Amino acid sequence: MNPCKFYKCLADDTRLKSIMLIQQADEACVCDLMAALELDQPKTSRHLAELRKCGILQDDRRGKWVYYRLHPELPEWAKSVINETAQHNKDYYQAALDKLLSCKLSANNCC
Amino acid sequence: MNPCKFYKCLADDTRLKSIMLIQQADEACVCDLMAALELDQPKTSRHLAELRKCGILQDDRRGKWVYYRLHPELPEWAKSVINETAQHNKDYYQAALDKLLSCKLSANNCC
DNA sequence: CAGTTACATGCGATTTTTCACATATGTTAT
DNA sequence: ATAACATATGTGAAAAATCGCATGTAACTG
Repeated sequence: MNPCKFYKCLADDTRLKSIMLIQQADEACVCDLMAALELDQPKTSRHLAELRKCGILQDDRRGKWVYYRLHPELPEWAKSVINETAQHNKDYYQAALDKLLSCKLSANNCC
Repeated sequence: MNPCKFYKCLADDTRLKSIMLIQQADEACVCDLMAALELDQPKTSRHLAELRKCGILQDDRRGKWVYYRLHPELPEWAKSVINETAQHNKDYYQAALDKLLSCKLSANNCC
């Protein structure tokens, strides 16, 4: 994992917030993230695909849904960077995280 | 320090390597970094200015030279991210660091 | 099977970032 | 004051990233 490429991946609001939400929620599907971040579907999917292609996220299709989580083989330093960022920048993503969690808990799930 | 802006600053080879070198060497002047990274003067200066303007670096003019170091008021999480990156990616900047240090130690300094 | 839902991607347009070259500013030496 | 050196920045061109819209693919549903 080249550090410059890694940081290019984090250097976008959609991607960074997606990573923060996935880190906090353990996993999330595309529709969860769309709803939480109020983005259209192609935009959400494009950015997740980029994170998958560079090895930051892992995808897992379960029926109609594709769930994303942090890639288990991500280098420790990179995991640590993501963790440190999430722990000390809750303001940055808290509103979106609340939406994500309430969506996942509700019976009429957004997906 | 907005995390997305912070990562945009790290998402460029010139800037990321400059940060790594400054973190390892404590401080460096523009000509040190130019020589170590084999870049022209305007390019080096432009990227350092960007890092200064967003609060990652602090500049300190001493005579003809301007020395850059990590900004002392950088949030702890950001310092920690930079530190973690430097500790686990020596391959990425070691060659440049060797040049920087040999330049600083030599009598006929590059500046 | 056809229809619907969830997600991915092709593609051209727009925006942002980076670059190279010229030039300006600040400091020291003579 | 003039010259030389170190650094900064104005500006337009080139390159890269992002976006919006349309369309494609995969899985479930009846």
